[in-house]
Amino acid sequence: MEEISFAIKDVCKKLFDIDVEVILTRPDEQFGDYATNVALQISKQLGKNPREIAEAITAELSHEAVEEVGIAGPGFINIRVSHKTLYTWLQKGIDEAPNGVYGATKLGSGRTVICEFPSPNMAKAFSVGHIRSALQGWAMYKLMSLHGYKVVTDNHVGDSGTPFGKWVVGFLHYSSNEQLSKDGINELARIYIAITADIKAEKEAGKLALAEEVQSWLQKLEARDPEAVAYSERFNKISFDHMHHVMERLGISTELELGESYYVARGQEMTDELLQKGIAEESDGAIIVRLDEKSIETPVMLRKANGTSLYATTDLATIEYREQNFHPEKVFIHTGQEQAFYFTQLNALAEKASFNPVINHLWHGLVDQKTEDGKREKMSSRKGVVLLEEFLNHAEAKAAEHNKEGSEADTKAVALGAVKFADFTADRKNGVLFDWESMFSVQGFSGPAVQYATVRIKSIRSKVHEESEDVSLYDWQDEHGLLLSLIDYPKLLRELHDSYELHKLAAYLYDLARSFNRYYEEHRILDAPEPERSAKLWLIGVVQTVLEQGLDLLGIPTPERM
RNA sequence: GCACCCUUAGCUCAGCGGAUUAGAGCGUCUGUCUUCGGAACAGAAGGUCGUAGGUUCGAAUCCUACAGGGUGCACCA
Repeated sequence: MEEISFAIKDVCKKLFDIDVEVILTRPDEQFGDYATNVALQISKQLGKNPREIAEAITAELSHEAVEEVGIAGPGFINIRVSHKTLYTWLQKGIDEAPNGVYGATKLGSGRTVICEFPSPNMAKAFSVGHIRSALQGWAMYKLMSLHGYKVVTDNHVGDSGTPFGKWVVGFLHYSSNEQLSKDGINELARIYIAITADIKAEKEAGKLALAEEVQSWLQKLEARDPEAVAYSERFNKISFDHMHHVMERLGISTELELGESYYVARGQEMTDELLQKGIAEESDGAIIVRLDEKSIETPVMLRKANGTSLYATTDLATIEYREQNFHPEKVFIHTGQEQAFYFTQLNALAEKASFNPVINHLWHGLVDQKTEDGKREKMSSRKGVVLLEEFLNHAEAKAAEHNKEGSEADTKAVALGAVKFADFTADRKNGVLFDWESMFSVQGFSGPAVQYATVRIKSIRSKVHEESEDVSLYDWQDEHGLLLSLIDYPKLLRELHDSYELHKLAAYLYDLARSFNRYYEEHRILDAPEPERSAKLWLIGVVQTVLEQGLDLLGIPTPERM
């Protein structure tokens, strides 16, 4: 493919003495396999009619891969490539792939990035609101690994700060040892919702008693008061066990799990250091760093007036820890969009503290739900969230309804396919609509639709036992479209390396699955004469590989049967 | 008030290095069909791409203004 770009580039140089980058796009099928608009691009500086330029270029262009060339509209150059050339390109792409993984690159060799996910707040219930950072983060980890990076995964759990204080106060006021032992994580979630609501009500009434009690427990914890530490460890244990359980069901894990509490002490030290250097300053009893010179009006706060730490305090220490231990080129952090401003502050703070501002905050839209009257609104913990566990149970029940042939493991794979794929069907920045009706779709643009295509291919290939024959004489006419799609795969992964737009992978996979289904309707495979049969089996094998790998990048397993 | 994100078919969304007739899925309607796995395939209906300007040979795509929705703007995370 690149060879054609270069050939056209050379022609432009030769005819017009002009250097242009020739980009080949994939036009509508009827126009050709590849197209370029160079003639339109350069027509202005040449002062010539673009069609004339296009004609001159096509007259001069000769390359063995170009079978047919045409000019359309105002001056597009459309190119058709022979079937066999496409086969050669695909075969070459596969043969030259690093570690034998088609689409992989070595872009990241010798380089390190950190992927931070799912980083839930341990005091809140692990709800569907957390699923996005978990899924997006895992996919980024997979993608960057495929490009040869050393990827450090870190679950930066929220196990410190104000929520901890809320937990203790909530427990003392509304709960008991018996209830906590009995209901575990659900009791903790209930406590947190209750105390949060009461603090809000109290504030509206102009009082602060509960809020102050919360802060005093927080102070005790940071001072390592034994009673406070005991509470913290007890609650954390319950919450951590639950989180690990859910992560296991989701099929994700992280190498590190250094929560905020790990960084509190060092963060406080660093705050003092910044104070001494004059970078931080006191304001209304709190310690802040002004970011005006970075065009950020709101200062970032490192210590509250009561002496306790904040998010920024622990995050600053986290930045130091990571720089010292891993020297990451980038740190990908997945949270909801509400934290977008904070992370611009944090990068600015990092620079002022002489660290590299390496954080790439890949924020996502929030999870909405439908109200009873069909309106769309934010899912809030006040009105009750949907627990991730409950969500997964529901997905599995739906998958089981459709599963006629597969095992229990296959049912789980399909459930994950539905749930995870749905998170990649639109741009990450869009909100997603949580809807019990449509979220577990197994039809149309969905994970199970892609899984189904791979399962069909597996089934066909499992019936073949003989060695494949030499396919060098095959013409590849029927496979033209599939070959083009498969050749696009490495280009797509290369693009995602820079854009992080994982929804494009989901779209690609679905499109490939559709193409395969159409192909499968029209052409017999097992009954075909040789060498056609071997050729077709090889090709659907490549389709299967790409589909399975692509799904794996999105964290989706492929069932054996379904 | 300021900043960021968003507004495309009834619904959920692609498309935005400007370019040939704006695409999917769901839903609706109609076909294929005793299948190398029908969780399939083919087709129909459905859109003046929020509004108004601007740049251009050409704008859903770029620029400006406005309207509507979301998010954020120091002692929360």
